[in-house]
Amino acid sequence: MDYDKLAELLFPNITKTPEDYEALYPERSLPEGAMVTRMAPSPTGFIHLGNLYGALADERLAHTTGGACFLRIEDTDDKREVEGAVPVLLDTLSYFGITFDEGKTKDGEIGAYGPYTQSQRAEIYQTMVKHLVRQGKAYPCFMTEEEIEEIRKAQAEAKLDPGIYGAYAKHRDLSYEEIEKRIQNGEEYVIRFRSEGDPARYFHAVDAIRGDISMPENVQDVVILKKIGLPTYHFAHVVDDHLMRTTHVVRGEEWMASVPIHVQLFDAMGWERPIFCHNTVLMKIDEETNQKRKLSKRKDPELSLEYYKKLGYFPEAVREYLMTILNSDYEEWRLANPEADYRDFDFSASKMSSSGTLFDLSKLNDVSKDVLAKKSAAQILEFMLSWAEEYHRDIFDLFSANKEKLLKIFDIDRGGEKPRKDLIFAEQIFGFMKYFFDEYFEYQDEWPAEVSAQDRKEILTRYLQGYDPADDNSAWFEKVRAITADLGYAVKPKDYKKNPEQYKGHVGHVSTVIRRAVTGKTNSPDLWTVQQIMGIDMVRSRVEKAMEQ
RNA sequence: GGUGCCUUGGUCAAGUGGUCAAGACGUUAGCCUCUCACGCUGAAAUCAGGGGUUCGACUCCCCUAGGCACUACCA
Repeated sequence: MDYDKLAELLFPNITKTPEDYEALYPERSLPEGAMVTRMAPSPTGFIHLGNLYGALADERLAHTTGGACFLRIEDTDDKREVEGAVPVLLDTLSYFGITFDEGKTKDGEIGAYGPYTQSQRAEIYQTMVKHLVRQGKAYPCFMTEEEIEEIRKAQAEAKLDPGIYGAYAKHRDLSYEEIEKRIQNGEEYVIRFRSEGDPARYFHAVDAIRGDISMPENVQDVVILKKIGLPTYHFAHVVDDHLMRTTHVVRGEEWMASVPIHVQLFDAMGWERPIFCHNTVLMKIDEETNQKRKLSKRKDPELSLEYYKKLGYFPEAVREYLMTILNSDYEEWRLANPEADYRDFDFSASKMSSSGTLFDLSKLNDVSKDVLAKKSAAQILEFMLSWAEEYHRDIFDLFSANKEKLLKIFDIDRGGEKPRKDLIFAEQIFGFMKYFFDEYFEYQDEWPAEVSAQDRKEILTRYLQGYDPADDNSAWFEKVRAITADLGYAVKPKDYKKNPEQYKGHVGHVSTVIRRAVTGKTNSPDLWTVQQIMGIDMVRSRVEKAMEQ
């Protein structure tokens, strides 16, 4: 067989050679140890937590080593592509703080290793495939889907490995004339790699997360170029990551099983293999089966990044959480360096986990509380405003008209040594403080059981008579104490606990009555401060309203 | 079925032959306290199972079990 002739028959229009592209995309001049990473999503319109998890790893690895991180769009599958998915992807990633040095951006494409969209790289792939054909390492295959299906069935029955390999690779050794004839007949074909792999032989590859990985060589004659003239993932990955000079391929562990194919392809092209970084899939406990399982986009709304945006999680909180599961010692580092920029953390692939990580919402919430506790009232307000603008127009209008008041509300117990940690995400925050606004006020809790209805009215009546917004915190509380004692309740809770039979209840119960009247809830931040912010009119009307109950 | 990866408390995990097996979340008992939150002091809870190697194994080897992934002209 004259492979040169075959190559010309198959790719008459390809005139470039691999060397041309080598020259066009020279090796990067980067400092020693610098990593070049990439995020390579398909534009399916769905970006999830796992994508962000990987993207953050890519970004950190590149930027802590002085390297580069780029975004490549893997759109070789025309069936899966969703219109407008790329801008959404870019927006979402930048919302969560991920930016790229190269590749697709809002303002078009940047970087010297483009195009960064695979559908625009057809000529490059075809040049490489032609090169393989010329060397006898790839060949056209005319098998129809039906034929392949039959082979698969037969293999299943005989309990053999499925796929096109060995004797099943029927078109592996077609003659030139046969190929020419079929093409002239208009038969469609794909290009398969001619595997010389031996499953008895094992190869070794480097995985920065898992260490040395060793697997049997690939025997399958995998498709490298599809009927439509675009490559499969396998070939596109090899060509792109070589030409874009990627040093570290960070991807999900579902790719590990294809490493034999990739290694074979890199070797066949005579290219150096990148270092792989196979990270774990995010899992959750299934409510029905109580078993660990992969987070699914159909069943689990919390997999979607949109879910967190909508609930109003601070992007920084999501990032902090992801960092804690990405590098096992991040949490301790953060504890020791509460104010440090996360970029100062010494991120490394070897500290990434190789076992499945369970997504833990309560941990996310805890991390979020810590993040928000460090924010200023102004920052909280700003975020709430942008969240409401997108998701809750009514709240946005309310907040826009009450900025001064909101700043005071968000400032309660903020700053200082022991800030409150009860703010988690926007929706929760709103529910937490909406009683400050009559439009959203509601009684969320019941009256304390320890206080009779009669006493309750007495407490509220006296409270209203005595209430003076000019009182300072201690003067105000002295009045509450006076009512407490008058009505036969213990002024000190400890006294009540020691001799419960001597009292009806204690000052806590009495103030809970007032708190519930004013806020609709049995717990809240310091009541005196709350009332200072509300103003006398609101306090008065709330207490009056409560007395009617 | 085959191939590969993974396996320390409920969860995330440190650990690399000798530790009373870190820490965090969660749970929980208290303290502080007008409620809540914060903070503080405690508690319960882990090396999947079985064989080796070794004076000694969470750490090394083998087997078993379980979980996960892949097994497309999808990525």
